[in-house]
Amino acid sequence: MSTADEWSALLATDRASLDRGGYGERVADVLRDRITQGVFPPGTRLSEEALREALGVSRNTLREAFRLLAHEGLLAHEFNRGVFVRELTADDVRDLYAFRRILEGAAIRAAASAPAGALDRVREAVESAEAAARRDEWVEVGTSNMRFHQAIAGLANSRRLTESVRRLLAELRLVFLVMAAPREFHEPYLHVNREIYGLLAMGAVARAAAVLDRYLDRAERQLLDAFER
Amino acid sequence: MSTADEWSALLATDRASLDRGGYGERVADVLRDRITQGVFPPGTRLSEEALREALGVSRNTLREAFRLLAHEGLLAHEFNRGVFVRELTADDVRDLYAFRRILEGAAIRAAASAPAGALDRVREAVESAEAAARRDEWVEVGTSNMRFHQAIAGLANSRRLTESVRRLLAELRLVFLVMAAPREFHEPYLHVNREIYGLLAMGAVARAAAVLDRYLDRAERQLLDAFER
DNA sequence: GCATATTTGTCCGTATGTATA
DNA sequence: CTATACATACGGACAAATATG
Repeated sequence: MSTADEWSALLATDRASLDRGGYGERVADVLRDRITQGVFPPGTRLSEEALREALGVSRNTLREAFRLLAHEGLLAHEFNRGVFVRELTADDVRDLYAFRRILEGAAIRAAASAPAGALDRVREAVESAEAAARRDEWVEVGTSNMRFHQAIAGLANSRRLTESVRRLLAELRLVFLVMAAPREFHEPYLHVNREIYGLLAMGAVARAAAVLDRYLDRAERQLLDAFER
Repeated sequence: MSTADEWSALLATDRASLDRGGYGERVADVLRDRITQGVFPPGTRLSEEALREALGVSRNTLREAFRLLAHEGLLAHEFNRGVFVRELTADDVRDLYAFRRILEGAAIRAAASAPAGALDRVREAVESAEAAARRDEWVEVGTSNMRFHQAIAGLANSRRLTESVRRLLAELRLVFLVMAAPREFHEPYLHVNREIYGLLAMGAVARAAAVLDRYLDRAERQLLDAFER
């Protein structure tokens, strides 16, 4: 994969979605989609010249997009060598889940003093995941599951905590690419998420936090097992 | 302040320090120093043209430095208007301290399973702050105090938690600029930091965490008081 | 409200240095 | 070691948005 034409095919997109903010952000949006969909697998080197031609933007604009995605942890920038789709290790998985326990745990324990409507977004995420499951759209289930955990983070009512969780979940999408069977991975959590919401709705914060902890332990173990192979 | 000459005077620096990494990072280092020293106070607009000439770099390189500092939260980028030194509000102070309680609290409670040498770095930060105080260098005391809290974060042995605290403390430096008297602000914490280290060294993790919490409450209140005026 | 000047956003050509086959 | 490919950085250009009178 080296010519601009070959890259073009992978980047075909509706230009309609490219109409807000600076060019850099729009280009980053396109690349982010391709990366989280696995079109550019971890380790892939993103050639400036080929992508520039394929996307029809200048190097400056493309480099801005690279910088945005590098900041999100999706790309790794190696000086004088180029930009690569980030490859996460088993240690990264352990670190991500240790951090998730801290952040999501703190957020859910603050549920009693959550801002109005924050719990509604948790419920909406649960319902949207269940709806996607009924339609057999398991990638969409995964996306809704991310929304669920983002909503949990929102209970803390802290802009910086919410943003940290957002970045954390973005990195996790790189890890999920190793899971070959999205249905088997995501399906069991539909019920767990519903249970956590139910406990929160009745004010059983401590029990909800305990269920969340068990969920994180289990997901981490599953991912580490997948990394073994 | 509009001509390049006027900016040049504020940017005078030893070029010797400008010899690692990409140009963008070196330019960012210079600007970061000036911002945290208060040379460019919050709200200042950083003109591309003036800075480009003063620093002797191209616009592309300067814009790269802007992006790096915007990621760190030190600059705010307003589309088609330019970049400004970030102005933090009282709400930001509350959010920063709420987040500090979560992150530093989680880190200090993990002190029992901290990696080898992590506690030594806490002690080193305490001692370096005390040494700076004996020399009456109160800005340096503030820097060492940051090192102390960074070392506390290191007890958690999580790359991502450490990085989050690093960014959090960088933003806090913008807030500290409102404190007119650095000595009165930093001096009381010398003893508190020594006390926290002592408790950690004897394994009294819970008590150390409690002292840290009281420290954070007090610092937050002081800063919010300063914001009132 | 309008016209002008300034500044940013974007693109391009080119020179230089660095990594790799 | 040489050659090639590529990233870094510069400077100029023009369009678009903003600020200024």
